[in-house]
Amino acid sequence: MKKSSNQPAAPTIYDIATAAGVSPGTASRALNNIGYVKTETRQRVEAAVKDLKYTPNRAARTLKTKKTGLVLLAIPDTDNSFYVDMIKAVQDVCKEHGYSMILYYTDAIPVEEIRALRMLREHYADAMILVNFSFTSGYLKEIDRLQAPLVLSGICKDDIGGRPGDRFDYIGVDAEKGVFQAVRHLARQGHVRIGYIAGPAEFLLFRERHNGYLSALTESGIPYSDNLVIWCSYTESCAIRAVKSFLALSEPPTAICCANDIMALAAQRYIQDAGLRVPDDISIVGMDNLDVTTKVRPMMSTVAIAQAEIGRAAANLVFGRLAGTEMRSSIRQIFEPRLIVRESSILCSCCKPRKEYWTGNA
Amino acid sequence: MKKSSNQPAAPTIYDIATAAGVSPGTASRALNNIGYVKTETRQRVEAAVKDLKYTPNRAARTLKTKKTGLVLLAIPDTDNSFYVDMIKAVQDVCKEHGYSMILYYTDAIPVEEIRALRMLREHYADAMILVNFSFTSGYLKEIDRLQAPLVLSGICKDDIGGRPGDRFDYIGVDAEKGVFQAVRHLARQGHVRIGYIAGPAEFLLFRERHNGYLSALTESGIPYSDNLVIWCSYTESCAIRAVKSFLALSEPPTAICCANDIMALAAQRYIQDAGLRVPDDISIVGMDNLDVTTKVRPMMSTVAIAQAEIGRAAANLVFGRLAGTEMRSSIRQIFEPRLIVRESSILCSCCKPRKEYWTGNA
DNA sequence: ACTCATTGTGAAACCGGTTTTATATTGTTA
DNA sequence: TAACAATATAAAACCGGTTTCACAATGAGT
Repeated sequence: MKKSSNQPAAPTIYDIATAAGVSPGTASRALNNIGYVKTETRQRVEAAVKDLKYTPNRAARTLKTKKTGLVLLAIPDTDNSFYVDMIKAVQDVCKEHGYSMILYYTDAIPVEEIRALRMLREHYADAMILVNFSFTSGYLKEIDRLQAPLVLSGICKDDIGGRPGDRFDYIGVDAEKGVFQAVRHLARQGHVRIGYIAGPAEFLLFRERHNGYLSALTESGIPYSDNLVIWCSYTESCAIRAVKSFLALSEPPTAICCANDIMALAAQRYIQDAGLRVPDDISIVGMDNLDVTTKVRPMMSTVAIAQAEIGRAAANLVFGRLAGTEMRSSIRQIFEPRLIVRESSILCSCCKPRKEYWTGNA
Repeated sequence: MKKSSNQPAAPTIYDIATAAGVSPGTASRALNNIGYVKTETRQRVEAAVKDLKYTPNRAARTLKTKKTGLVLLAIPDTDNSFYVDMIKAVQDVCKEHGYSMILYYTDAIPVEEIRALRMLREHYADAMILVNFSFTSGYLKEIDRLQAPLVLSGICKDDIGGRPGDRFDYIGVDAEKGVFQAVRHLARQGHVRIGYIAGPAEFLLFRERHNGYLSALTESGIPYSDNLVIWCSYTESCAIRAVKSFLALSEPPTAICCANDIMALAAQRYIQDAGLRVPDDISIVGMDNLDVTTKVRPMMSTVAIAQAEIGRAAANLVFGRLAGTEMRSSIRQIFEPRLIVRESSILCSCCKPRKEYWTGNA
């Protein structure tokens, strides 16, 4: 702690000006290297700053310049490590530009996301990156009255709310294609009964991923089977339940694709603890390429989505908007997901991927 | 994105006042429910707000009230999931108080930590929680000129910089006792040759943890052996190197304690991939109770440090200071670490802990 | 009807910077 | 040396709120 009571008030630029024998305006110019200031005057001001331990008041500066030096990053949650790379990337770019970052967890609740948008309107920050799972029409009303750059990330379909692409920038990933790659990979391994643990249908993200499952089946000529798809939450426990119901089928799937790694890892553990082998009895592929996927045995096949790149791209775009150097009307950048085949989905041992355990990378 | 050019300027409270036919002062009082305002007047003002889509300007309010509504949380890094619980806890408490949170990664670099302290001095935020591994004397100079509440967390020994406890609040964990518990546990399992992978000696945190190893040996009557302690970085690769050198000994250790879970997990994988069994051939205990520790087989024994509680306590203390309700001169709160014995360190199979795989808890 | 407390509002000061404007000083050129 | 540009600074306006102060209107009590 630090007592905030009966301390001498922090020095202002007026104190500096008095101490240096100049006017506040001159002191300001001296400190910001703007306009004409005699070298000797500047030195007197700098000496006064050092002497009085002066630091400028952000609010006062912001009030006049209308720049907060803050970027607001709103993300769904932190329960999994899914977002840390993105957070780090955004923070890094912010630092490069001398900016700081406000982090706001929305818990994937629309009300919270709108609250975050309102923070932007109240000039808490100069710009905002909003990562969302869903996309409610309530956004658009809020977005339309924004005065500051906004970059959306996560999920945003073109057809929601009437060409939202015209209203904001979007940097994200092709959710459908990720699952498509994973399921096609399983089909190419010869699997025909491929289970899919789909996650919660209320989030657009998971509906998109489910579409990937469907289109991979179609492409592979595998007929759709209703009891091989299980909608649920996105947690471990519901993955377990899903696997149980798969195993209870007269013809259980020989491969399972999960809509995220958390569920895939839980499924793999449950299958192993039940005495079955992965991938020999059941192959598994996850989604998101969490760090953990290289730390289990067998190492989990999964789909990488370039969180760090997305974060960097979003942040760079934000600063492009702020600087006015990015003139294009609205930018839409979709990163490709990348299938990473590891051990949990390779049947033929002769073609197993090289073990690169210790790099943590595949 | 959102065009910030040629938009109508955001309405100010003057616009509201004009629209409602009152003075700005009255409008302000109406909006903040302060002083006397006729109900009918208030309604007119509220109507004007709605009509003009007014949101107050933070900087202007801050300038006068000297409250930013922001708390600054500075943490070392995000490479591991170690801090997410704490971040979440701090954010939650902030929200309860209508505050937002600035997150600043220091990368455990003193220069960055001091930069964060300076942000506080520039009134970026009303208060700050600083989590650190080390503790440099440079802090104290910076801390002494702070005008705002500061709560330290992480590591802070009494004997650094002359009674720092007088100058700020500290909420943390007993680093030494965590390793002490872990190593004593191993000793009680009958192990005599207990290896210790110590992490980087330049961080006070790891020196403290090393002390725990020493005192556990002493308590257990086990003589210290120089080649059973390896100082290194805190990464996977250096854990591997350490294990290799252990296995190359004429008498390798029968148990290994690691200064963090990242290293413990890497050690366990390496030992398993080398064809040895955990815990049968070598027992392992980690440190920090990362989520992952329940997701590997055998489940990793480790020591939990109550990140969420620490975060909550630190945040609550911050708000106690801000509200002036916390009057004690400087608070020092040390949470006890808690040993969690799982499968990686239990030799006798009859006394294995109940399998609680799916709760993720032990 | 008069006094006094309560209620309600506007005018103006203030927070601490930045920026504009006006003016003074210095230096350069014809 | 006069004219003019470049340099240097002070004074004042401004950003958009909150808060203080003064004063008016209303209501209660005697």
